[in-house]
Amino acid sequence: MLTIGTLAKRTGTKVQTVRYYEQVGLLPEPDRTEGGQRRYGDSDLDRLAFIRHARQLGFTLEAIRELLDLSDNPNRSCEDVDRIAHHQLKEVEVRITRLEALRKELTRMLGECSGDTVADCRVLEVLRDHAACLTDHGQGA
Amino acid sequence: MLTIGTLAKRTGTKVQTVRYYEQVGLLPEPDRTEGGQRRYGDSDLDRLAFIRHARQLGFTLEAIRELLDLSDNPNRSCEDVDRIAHHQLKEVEVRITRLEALRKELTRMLGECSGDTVADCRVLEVLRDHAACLTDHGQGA
DNA sequence: CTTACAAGCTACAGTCGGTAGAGGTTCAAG
DNA sequence: CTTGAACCTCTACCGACTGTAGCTTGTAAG
Repeated sequence: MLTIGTLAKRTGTKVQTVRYYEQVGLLPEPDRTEGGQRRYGDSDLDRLAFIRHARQLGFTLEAIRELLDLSDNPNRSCEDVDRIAHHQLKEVEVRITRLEALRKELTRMLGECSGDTVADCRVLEVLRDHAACLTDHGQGA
Repeated sequence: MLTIGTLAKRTGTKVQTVRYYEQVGLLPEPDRTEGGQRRYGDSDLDRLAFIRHARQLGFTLEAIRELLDLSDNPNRSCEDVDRIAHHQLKEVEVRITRLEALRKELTRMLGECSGDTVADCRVLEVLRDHAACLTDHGQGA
């Protein structure tokens, strides 16, 4: 039987986060000691490791909830798993594209800075005037 | 004199967001009509455009606050502006690196999926077992 | 057996950057 | 004068945690 602290340490999670996952229903309510402290088994460890790994890959908790559901039904087709992972991949690719546009614009801005006073700072100028900006960047970051 | 709606439309901002920027001190408190409605001038338009543009480039509101401060003191050296922009560039680059690792891992995971049942789904397997994962991905997304 | 103290507990507030809604008021056109 | 779109304030909510306050429990040493 593991304490919450041990579980957290083994999965690289904070204790509060473990409790948070329980609160939002990603982890089942564990057994408790007489005094009310949580005690976990190996299945909890596996489940939490799964969650953490999926989080590191950028899946939302909602997606992880779905993946865990699917994982609990081994007979179903893995189509849904594929769909979720593909969706995640697409999201990642969109974000990369967007960030690369930002990198380009920031680099250009910085490259053109004379290093003089704020009055003729190229960076501020670009920020002030969108027309001076080459990138057609959309919304969000 | 512009209404908040007009200001919002011209800068591609939501009305609530304009009020939010005022609340957090990024926009000054504007004049009001007798009835209490906000009325803006061109300087507000410029300032809001600056904010929106910087947001599109991924700057935090805190960084934007600093940039606006610097922008108001044209005699200062633009070193600080440079520093902020460089910091932002670095952040963007870190995020790109990270997302590219994720893309790689997700692609690999998906490429290896047999398309069969959940029981032997490669995607879930990778999520279950970090050792099956090539990428040394850190934390966050 | 007692004491000390790390680690656990609950409950709630805060983070970031907005967004949404309720319920009421004002402005401008017809 | 009436209509109705746009405005107002206030409050709560999103995701995914993180931090704090104030208290209780578990365990190891003396």
